[in-house]
Amino acid sequence: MLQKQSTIPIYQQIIEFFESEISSGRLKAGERINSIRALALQFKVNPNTVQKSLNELERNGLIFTDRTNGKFVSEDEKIIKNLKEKLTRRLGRTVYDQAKMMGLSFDETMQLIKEVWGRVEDE
Amino acid sequence: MLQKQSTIPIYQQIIEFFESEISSGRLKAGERINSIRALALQFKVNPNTVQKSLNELERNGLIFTDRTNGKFVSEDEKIIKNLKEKLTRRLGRTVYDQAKMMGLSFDETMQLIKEVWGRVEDE
DNA sequence: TTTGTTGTATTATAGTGGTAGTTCAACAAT
DNA sequence: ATTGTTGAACTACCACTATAATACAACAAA
Repeated sequence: MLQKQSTIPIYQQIIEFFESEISSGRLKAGERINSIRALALQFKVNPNTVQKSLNELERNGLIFTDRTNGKFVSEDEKIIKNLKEKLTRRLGRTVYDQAKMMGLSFDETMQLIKEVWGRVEDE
Repeated sequence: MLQKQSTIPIYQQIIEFFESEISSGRLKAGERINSIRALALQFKVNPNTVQKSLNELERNGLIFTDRTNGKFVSEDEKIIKNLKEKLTRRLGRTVYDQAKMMGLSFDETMQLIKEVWGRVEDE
């Protein structure tokens, strides 16, 4: 799941993991998140690293804490909707910027996407 | 150009910059690259950081050094072609993985790409 | 009451990224 | 011969990331 040798900090990867889990609906509003210690075991990282990630998610309103009980996904649907829009915009921007950098036209980019889906969905 | 507060190391961003310059043909085979000190001024970073990036590009065969004269883009067209294919595959993979993570379907992804191009090209 | 689980906090340590500053060798141009 | 430019190498320093190892408070369940 996490790439430990990546230049992207692990705590950042964990944040992005939960953002996509929440954005995609795999983690639903109000749902309990595994404990910090349990997540540390799952991810094979230090509990402190997980704690740092969850703290930032909480600062952004995506999760909240019930002391001695655990952490939970926010029940504010507006926040989740905003998150989804933010991630979608970011993906669009990334594709556009990367394609431009590499000198790919709109048509070439569309063709690339089609090919990738075709190739992968066949497996 | 470079994002200094990004989690992606500056030396890595410089590598990716030159990879797209070469891949897109903006930097042509055999063309001379600005000196380390000049690039450090352009990018507003330390010469050591530029040197680290160019060293890695040289290890990968994309550039070569003419001591006391400067560094040059490789003249091996096959290497450049391989680079272009590598970057294209990587972009395709990134889009696919990100879309899947966010729960976007093929059609939704295609629609997103269309919208981004439509929005940006209007500016 | 005791045990276990929860989040929270602290200290110490190691590795990496980046900057700053300097030095050296090779070569061209003057 | 002197000057300037090139890549290369080195030390020192600081910030950030991550781990390791604890410790503590709050609460539930036995």
